[in-house]
Amino acid sequence: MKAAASTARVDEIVEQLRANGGRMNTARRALVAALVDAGGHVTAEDLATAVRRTHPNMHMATVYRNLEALEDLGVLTHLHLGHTASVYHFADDCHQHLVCQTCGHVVEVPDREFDRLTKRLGGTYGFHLTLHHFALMGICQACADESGQ
Amino acid sequence: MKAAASTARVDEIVEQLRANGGRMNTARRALVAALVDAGGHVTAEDLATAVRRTHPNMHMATVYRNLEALEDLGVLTHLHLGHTASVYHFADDCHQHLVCQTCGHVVEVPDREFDRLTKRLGGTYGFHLTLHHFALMGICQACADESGQ
DNA sequence: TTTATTGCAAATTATTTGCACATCA
DNA sequence: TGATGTGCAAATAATTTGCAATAAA
Repeated sequence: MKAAASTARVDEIVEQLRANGGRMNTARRALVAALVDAGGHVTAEDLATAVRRTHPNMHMATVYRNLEALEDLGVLTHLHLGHTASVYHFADDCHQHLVCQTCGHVVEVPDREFDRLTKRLGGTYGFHLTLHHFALMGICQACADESGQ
Repeated sequence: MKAAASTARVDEIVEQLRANGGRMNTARRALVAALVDAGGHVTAEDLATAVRRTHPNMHMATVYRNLEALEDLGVLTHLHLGHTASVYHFADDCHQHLVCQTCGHVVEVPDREFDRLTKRLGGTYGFHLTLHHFALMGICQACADESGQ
């Protein structure tokens, strides 16, 4: 069983929407709550499924439009873990994602691991890395071990 | 005007296809020639357009099926420069791609720049990076300068 | 009442797949 | 002849968009 969404966090986000000329309704509140409950790394589809438990008519278009509104507000960002659907998470929870090509396992890595690379690419190529938006691919230890034998 | 495809290279690839039970026909030969002419970093659409100059009925499905055959053969690989269509290039021409989020400019970087990062992620997280398949995003110098003023 | 939001259907983009027909070996 | 390849149409998958109906302020 998932813990009930932190009402405080939900209210905070709702307040931001309202401050920007947005309105509040059950659909939107349910979606924000589902998002807070999930705690990040959810797909639009995941969210729709969660929200539909209490709000069966929630349409994908509505999910996407709300996610977009929250991204515009700077509350959310989305990123790509591979060829499949985007995942959304809170903008203040920033880290890199390493995705195993074989099993799909996601390793989270603090940004600091990329500092040196970022500096080098900036210096040598004048290119300012923006990590986060696409994951880095590779093979996780477990899959490497398995195929290595 | 583009230089005529190196016949030698085309023949070499055709030979590989044939050695693997593949057959040859004008459509396929034209596609391989277009690929060699382009020299890499082409989308399936680009190729279709090029091939249609001499082979107007070339269908996208045929392009994709041929590209797939060439990937299976290890001649080609495809990679993602962003949200848009995949680009294909010869498998023996390996390097990293940095894509500017603002202008789309692509900077090519030798793999060696990533050696240290690869080693660190391997050691610390047991994750074996496979670069190449997805580009790294960021901002190029020109766009940084422009927005910086 | 005015403007934002929803729900539904239809459009989009990049690929993929089923199928009958054509064709290379 | 027989397996492979082609062209076309239809199917996917993840989003996006137009629009009329609905509801928040």
